[in-house]
Amino acid sequence: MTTLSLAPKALYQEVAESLRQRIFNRELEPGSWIDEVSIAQNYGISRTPLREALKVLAAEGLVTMKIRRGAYVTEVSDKDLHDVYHLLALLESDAASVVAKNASVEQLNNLERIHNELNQCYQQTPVNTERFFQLNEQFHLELLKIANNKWRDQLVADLRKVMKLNRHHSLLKAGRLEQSLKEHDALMKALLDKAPELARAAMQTHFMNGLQAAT
Amino acid sequence: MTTLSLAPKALYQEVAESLRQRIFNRELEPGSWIDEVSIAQNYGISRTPLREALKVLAAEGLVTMKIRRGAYVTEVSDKDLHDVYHLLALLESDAASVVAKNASVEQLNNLERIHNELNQCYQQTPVNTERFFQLNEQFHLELLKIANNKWRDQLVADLRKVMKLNRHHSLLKAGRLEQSLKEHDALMKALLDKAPELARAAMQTHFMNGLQAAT
DNA sequence: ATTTATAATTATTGATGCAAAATATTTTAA
DNA sequence: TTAAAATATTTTGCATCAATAATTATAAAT
Repeated sequence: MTTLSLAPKALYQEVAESLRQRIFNRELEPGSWIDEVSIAQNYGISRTPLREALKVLAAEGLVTMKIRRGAYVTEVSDKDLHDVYHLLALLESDAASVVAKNASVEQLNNLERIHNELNQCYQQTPVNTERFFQLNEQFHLELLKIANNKWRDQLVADLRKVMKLNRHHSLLKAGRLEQSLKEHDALMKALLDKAPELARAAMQTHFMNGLQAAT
Repeated sequence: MTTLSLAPKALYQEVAESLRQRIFNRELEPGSWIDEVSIAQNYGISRTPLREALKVLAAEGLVTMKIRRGAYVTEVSDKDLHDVYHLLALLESDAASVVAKNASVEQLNNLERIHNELNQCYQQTPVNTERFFQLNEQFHLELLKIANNKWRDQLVADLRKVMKLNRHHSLLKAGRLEQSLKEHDALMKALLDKAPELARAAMQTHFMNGLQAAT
């Protein structure tokens, strides 16, 4: 008998992921000090891998290391939220233009499939918001994947983590779901028309409306 | 008597900075394995802070962690170089447009001062390329500072580090210095005219020509 | 009573040690 | 001679331990 381990992760990575969730869930509040000893005990591990995990989170911007004072959960101001959103809009709208320019028919079909699922999900009553969220994220991820720039993917992933530090979730606002779908429609159309600048503008609009709804 | 320590850094940060330089200098070659024990001995420290430093460098993209196999210096392909350059162009040209839109007269004066120094530096014979490099970077940093988005600053800083992994230095190509100055001229003019889209386009051109010279 | 200095406690930072896993080497068998 | 298996070595990953810096508490003095 062999031990099944398809994705063997180092302990510090598991811990980093767990801490991320606890930060997003506000179990660890922004601005609060992270007690290494108590958390290590909590997980039943030593402080060494925990400290390595904290270095990773610090590089992602989720925690802030203070010299000789340990780690603190990063506080995100309204300006930070705005600035990060601005960058996400910039990076993803550029991705949209790249996709409009270069994507194959097959790739566009894949994207459209997710887009259709998203529409179908919205038709259901009541709307499965959990699934809607998932599909929405999947759409954006697929677009990035087609744009084919792993460095951008990394930047976007990090920025999205910072966004999640904020409790505002724009898609939950009343009417935002439908509005969001319409924006996706416009984007999808621009992509299929292979119109880079239209696609860029559509994605930009999508994000700016999202920010509007979030603040 | 008090001990003077204006910038007290943790050991892992010092080590990270030192390793960065060794990587940029090709003392540690791309693709090569990083021997923790030998380097720790070399520095006269334990492996603990070294491992934390490696986690930081991994988050920056300079090294790649392989599970149960340690750290390797990241290899940057031609496509990587191209992709990273594309993102730098995108982020900095957006910064240029923001500056054109929002900068105060005083901020623009500061930027123009550096721009003039850069021009003067080029007039000297022989040209002090070291100083030219410095002033050039200073110009870009000042622009980012005025654009006032610390998250973008962080992204740009990380991407620039990755760029430095590559040995191509576009400014060293024959005729590139003069060309580069002309592009700065055009950019500066657009900024003073408060023309966001012109400024964006000028910066975009500046980067695309830089990439041309680098490859 | 308030401020300063000193002592004690607490927490971070760095070093050392050990076990598990992966790689390299040697031995054995076909 | 070559291939496979067993052994030895190397190296990572995690835990424990020690020391250094910082904060709080306490005491003394003005």
